[in-house]
Amino acid sequence: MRIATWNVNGLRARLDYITRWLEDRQPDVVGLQELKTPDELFPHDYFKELGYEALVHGQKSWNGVAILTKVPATLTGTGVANQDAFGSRLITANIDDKVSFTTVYCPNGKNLEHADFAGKLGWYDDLTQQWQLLSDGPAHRIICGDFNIVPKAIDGWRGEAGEGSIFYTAEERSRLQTLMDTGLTDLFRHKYPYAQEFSWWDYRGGAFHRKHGLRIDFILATSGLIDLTEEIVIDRDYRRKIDDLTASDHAPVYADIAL
DNA sequence: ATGTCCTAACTATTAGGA
Repeated sequence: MRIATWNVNGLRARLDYITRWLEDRQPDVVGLQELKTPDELFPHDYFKELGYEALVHGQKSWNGVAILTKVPATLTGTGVANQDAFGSRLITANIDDKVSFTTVYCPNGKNLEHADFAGKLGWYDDLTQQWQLLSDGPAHRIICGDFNIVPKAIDGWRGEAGEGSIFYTAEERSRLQTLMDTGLTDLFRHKYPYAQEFSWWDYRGGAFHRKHGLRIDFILATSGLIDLTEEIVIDRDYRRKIDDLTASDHAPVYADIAL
C-alpha cells in the first residue's frame, strides 16, 4: 500500500498538477493539507473519475485537510478537541480496517512574539492528548502531514544557524517529541538517518534551486509498521513547475508499506 | 535582506503562508 502526504497550497488551483502526480505515482491513500476550499466546493466527482473517494474536512479560504483513498475507508474523526479557532486541520479514517490514518496541518505560529506561536504549542498539546486517548480501531496507526517544525538542524538549510528561530525552537521540538514519544517513528529519518532532504521550499528568491528548504512534512507511524515499510520518498520532482502548471511550495512524501 | 511568490477573497488589495 502506497500512502502519502502533501500540502497542496490550494486544491482548486492545483487540481491539474495533483492529477499528474496521482497518475504518475498511483498512491492508494493520500493525506492532503491546505485545501483552501469549503466542503461544498470540494470536487468529489472529479476525484471519483480518477479512482479516489475523498473524505474532507475543509473550510473557506484557508486550511482544510482531506484523505483520498482507492481502498475502502471509514471516516472516524475530524478536528482537534478545543482547537476549533485554528481552523480545519485534522482528519482521521480507518483504511480497510488495517490502519488508522490521520493527516494534519499544524499551525505555523507566524513568529515567536505572535499569539499564534503560543497557540501552536497549545495546539500540539491538545493534538497529543487526543492522539493518546484514541484507543479503539486498528493497532497500526499513521499520522502524517505538514508539521511546521524542523526536527533537527540537519532538517533545515540554515543548519545550526537556524537554531532558536521559529520552526527550530526547543519549545516546538519538545511538542513534536512528546507526540512521537507516544510510540511514533519518523519513517524518513528512520530509513535515512543522515540524509539531508527537504519537503518545503519558499516560492521566493529561487529557494528551490538554491536548496534553501526545510523538512517539515513527515509520515509518522506506530512501531509495527517500521519493518513493513519498503520505501519512503520525498518526491522533490513534484516541487518543480510542470509545463505551465505551478507546483505547491511543498513536495509530496510517500511510503510503500506492506499492508 | 520583511527584496522575492502564490492563493483566496465582497476584483484590488490584503492576509496568510514558513
